Amino acid sequence: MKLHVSPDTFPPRGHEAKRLSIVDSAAAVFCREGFAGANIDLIAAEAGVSRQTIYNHHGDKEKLFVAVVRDLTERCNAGIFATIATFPDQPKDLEADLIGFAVRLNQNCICNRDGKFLRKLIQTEGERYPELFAEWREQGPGRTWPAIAARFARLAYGGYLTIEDPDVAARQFLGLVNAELQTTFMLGGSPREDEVVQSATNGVRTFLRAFGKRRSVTSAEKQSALANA
Amino acid sequence: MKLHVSPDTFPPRGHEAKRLSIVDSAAAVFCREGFAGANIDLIAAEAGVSRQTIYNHHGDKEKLFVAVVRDLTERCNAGIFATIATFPDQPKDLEADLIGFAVRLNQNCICNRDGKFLRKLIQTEGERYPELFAEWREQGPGRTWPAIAARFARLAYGGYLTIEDPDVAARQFLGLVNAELQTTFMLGGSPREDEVVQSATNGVRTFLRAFGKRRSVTSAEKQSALANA
DNA sequence: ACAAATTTAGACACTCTTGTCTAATTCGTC
DNA sequence: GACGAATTAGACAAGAGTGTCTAAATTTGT
Repeated sequence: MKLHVSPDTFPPRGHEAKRLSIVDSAAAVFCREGFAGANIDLIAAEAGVSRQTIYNHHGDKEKLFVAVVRDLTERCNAGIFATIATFPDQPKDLEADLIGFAVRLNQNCICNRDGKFLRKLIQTEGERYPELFAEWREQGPGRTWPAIAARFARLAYGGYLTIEDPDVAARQFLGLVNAELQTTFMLGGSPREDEVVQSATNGVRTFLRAFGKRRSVTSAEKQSALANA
Repeated sequence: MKLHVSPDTFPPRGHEAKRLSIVDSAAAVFCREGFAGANIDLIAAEAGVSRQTIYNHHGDKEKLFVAVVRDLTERCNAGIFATIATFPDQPKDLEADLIGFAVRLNQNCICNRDGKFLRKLIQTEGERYPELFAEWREQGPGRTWPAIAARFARLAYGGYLTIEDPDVAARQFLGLVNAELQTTFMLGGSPREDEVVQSATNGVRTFLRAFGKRRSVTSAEKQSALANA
C-alpha cells in the first residue's frame, strides 16, 4: 500500500497545483492593478478557482501578497544563479561570450514573466513593506551582484580584463548592457529579442573598450571590423 | 485701475495657489498609494483644502491624475533642459566637468521630488494610460536623449572624445553614472549626495576609459592619480 | 464695506470590496 | 461505490470610497 507521505506538505497533490495557479494569477493582477486595486474575485477568476479557495490557502489579501513576492524572489534568484553558472570563465571569444551571457541574463531573469512581475512589485509596493523588500534586497542584489563580481574578478585574474574594482565593474556591466532598455523597463514592457541583443552588443563593446586588454590583437581587429556594422 | 488680466487664467490668484497645492499633494499620495489606493479625502487633507474644491478644480479622480502627470512631466522637462544647458561644451577638465554634469542631472532632475514622483507614476500606472505615457515618452526621453547626444557629438567633434554613435554613447553615459543607484531607484528611495557623486565618478571614469582620447596626458595622469583614492 | 465668487463642512446615495458563513458538490483514495 | 477532504457558488454584513448636493462661511476685488 502507498503511504501518502509523497511530497512534503500534508494535503494531496491537486492542492499544490491550485496554490501555484493562485499565486501566478495573483502576481499578474497585483502587477496590473497595484495592491489596492487588485480584486480578489478577479484573481480567483483568472486562477480558475473560487474566492473561498484563496482564503482557505492564504488567509487574507496581505498574506497572499507576501506569498507572491516570496515565490517570485525565490524563482528569480534560482534563475539568476543558474545563468551566472554559464558565465564565460575561460572565454574563446570574449566579446561574443559576454554578449551571450548578457542576453541570457536579460532573457531568462529580467525580461521573463517572473522578473518583470517582481521588478514591478518592488517598484510599486516596496515602500509599503520595508522588511519584505529588505529581504529581497539581501537575497537578490545582495547575493547576485557579488557573485557576478567574483566572475569578473576571475576574468581579470586570468588576464582577460583590466579591472580595479570588480564590484564596480559588475554594476557597470549591468548598467551598460541594459542602457538601451531603460524606457521599456520603465513602462513595464518586454523588449523584443533583437533590442536585447542590440543593447547587450553595444554595452559589451563599450565595456571592453574600457576594461579589455588593449594589446589583444583579436579584440582590436574585432572592434575595427565591427565599427562598420 | 488694474485690469484683471494678470496671469493667463481667468479666476483670481488664490485659485492657482490652491490648484498647485492640490496637484502637489495628489502627486505624493498617488505615488505612495497607487491610483486605486489614493484617497481623495486624504489628498484634500494634505493639500489643506476641502474635498469639494478638488472636484471643482479637476472634475474627478482620473482627470486629477492626468493633470498630475502632465504637470510633473512639464516641470521635469524644464529642469532637464536647464541642466543640459550646463553641459561642458569646452571642458577645462573633462573628467571633472562630466562628473559635475552627471551629478547636477541626478540631483536636479532625477532624484528631486518631481523626478522621483514622475518616475514612480510612470512605473506604476504606465500601462493603464498608454496615450498619456506615450506623450511622456515623446516629450521626455524622446527630446532629452537626443539633446544630450548632440552635446556628446559636439565634444567628439571638438576632439575631446572618440565616439561612433552619439545616441548610444549618451544612453550608455546615463546607464553608467546611475549604475550604482539602481537598487535605490527601484525601491523609490533617494540616494544620498555622496552616493550620487560616487556613482557619477565611477561612471564617468569608465566612460572616459572607453571613449576618452587615450593620448591625452592630463587624463592619463588623472586616472592613475585617482586610482589610489 | 459690499457684492460676487470661491471654499467649506457635512450629509447623502451609490457602488465596490473584503472576509465570513453555509450548504451543496466534486475530487481523490481506498 | 463509499468515505472524507477539499472546492464551489452564493448570500451576507460591514466598511470604505467616489461623486453630488446644499447651505453657510470665507475670501477677493473694488
